[in-house]
Amino acid sequence: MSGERAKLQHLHALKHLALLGAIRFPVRVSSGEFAEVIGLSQQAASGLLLDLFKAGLIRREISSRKQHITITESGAAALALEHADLHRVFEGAGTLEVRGAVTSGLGEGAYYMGQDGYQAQFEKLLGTRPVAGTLNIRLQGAELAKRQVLENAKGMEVSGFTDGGRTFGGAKLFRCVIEGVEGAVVMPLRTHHRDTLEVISRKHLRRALKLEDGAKVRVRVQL
Amino acid sequence: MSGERAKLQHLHALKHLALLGAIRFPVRVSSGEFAEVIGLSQQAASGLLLDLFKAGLIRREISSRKQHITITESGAAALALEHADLHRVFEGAGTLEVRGAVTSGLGEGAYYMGQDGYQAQFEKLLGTRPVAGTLNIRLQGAELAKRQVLENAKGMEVSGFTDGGRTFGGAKLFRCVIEGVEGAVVMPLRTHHRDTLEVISRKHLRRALKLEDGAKVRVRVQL
DNA sequence: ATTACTAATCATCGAGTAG
DNA sequence: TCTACTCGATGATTAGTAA
Repeated sequence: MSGERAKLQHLHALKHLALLGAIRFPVRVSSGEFAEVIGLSQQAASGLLLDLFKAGLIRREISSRKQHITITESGAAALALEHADLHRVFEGAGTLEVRGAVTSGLGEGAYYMGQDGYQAQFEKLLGTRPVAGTLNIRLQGAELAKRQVLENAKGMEVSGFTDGGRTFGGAKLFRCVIEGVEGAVVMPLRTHHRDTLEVISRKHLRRALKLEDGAKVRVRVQL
Repeated sequence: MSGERAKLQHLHALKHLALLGAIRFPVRVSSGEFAEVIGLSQQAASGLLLDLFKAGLIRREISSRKQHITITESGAAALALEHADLHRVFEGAGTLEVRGAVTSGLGEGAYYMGQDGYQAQFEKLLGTRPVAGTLNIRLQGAELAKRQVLENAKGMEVSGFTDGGRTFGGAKLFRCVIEGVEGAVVMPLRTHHRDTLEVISRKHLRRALKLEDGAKVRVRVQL
């Protein structure tokens, strides 16, 4: 029931689950109901849901009655990729709008971004020297999927380096506009913060935009 | 090679052709090249392109050498529908941004829209009485596909009527914002102008926005 | 009610090859 | 070279049915 050819159907099924709301909250659907939605038999729909589960694209809470389905992060990412493709087709070269809430980092951002090894590269790539420190934006739900689009996209490359025995990893940079202010999204190649977006800028964003923790912001990222 | 199940593959193939630019201009691709793009054999790709052609989704100019492919209006519409679905998933309840150029109608707009049978309904649905007359916007290329999305969408219904032996057809209404001004898109149920969008508003748009023929405008339509 | 197994059916794919 | 046919293999879909 799985294979290379089924990927399209997986995406199609995910799309319909997403339209039912399964990205944001668990959705109660029987295999029979779902079968009608995607135009297959109950048996095929059941198998399809099994496939999606095995592929890690959905979560199921299944009782003897109907089942509750949620789309996983990797499922949402697959959909977001598809969305990005179609967006490119219709809206021209891509920008991606991500929404999230300002959050406090651990203060480590300033230390890392302040390193000359990074600053020199930023200046070369962006034309200006950003202030040391990053504005951290916490992403939730469907917005998380957009971050994955960035992970898959090619950005401006920032190389890693070592300084005084300490190693500093590589990163990718995407130009962005955050609440009308130009800046750049920094995506470390290795990070544990898969739910936050780090933004640097020539201005001190938190001060310039008067942002407090929890403030909602929009970031338009250029791909 | 055709059937109900192949629709997904058709869409997938159309997407890749669109990414190659085939919505806007003819693209030169051999079946072998296309095979690599979509991950199939040359034979399957050839059959797929035949399918798309038979289904009226693409146009082909085929010589003994490679072929030139363009996506048809109905092909673009299929993609736009898919895009609208995914847009709804990620950006919440739908708005659709359409771009086009201001064009002169035949002056008939003012006559039709001025009819009391229409004006009364507009006032009820929109809360205000729009000025008699419509701003016509000519659509091209990928934007045409978006109009088809509107044709398939449910809008506010305006009924037809007769007055003095003359019949006036029904229409659909979508709220919209055009260059920052609130208005509504009028979609006559029967029209020959499949490439123009008609916008009404409480203000005289052409005057208020200082629009001359050919001016590019953006319309954000609420679905 | 449900989910999901098995067997039979049928569509789709790739290889070979003709035009 | 290219497109696109036929055919055998593969794999997905359905019906019947168990749990």
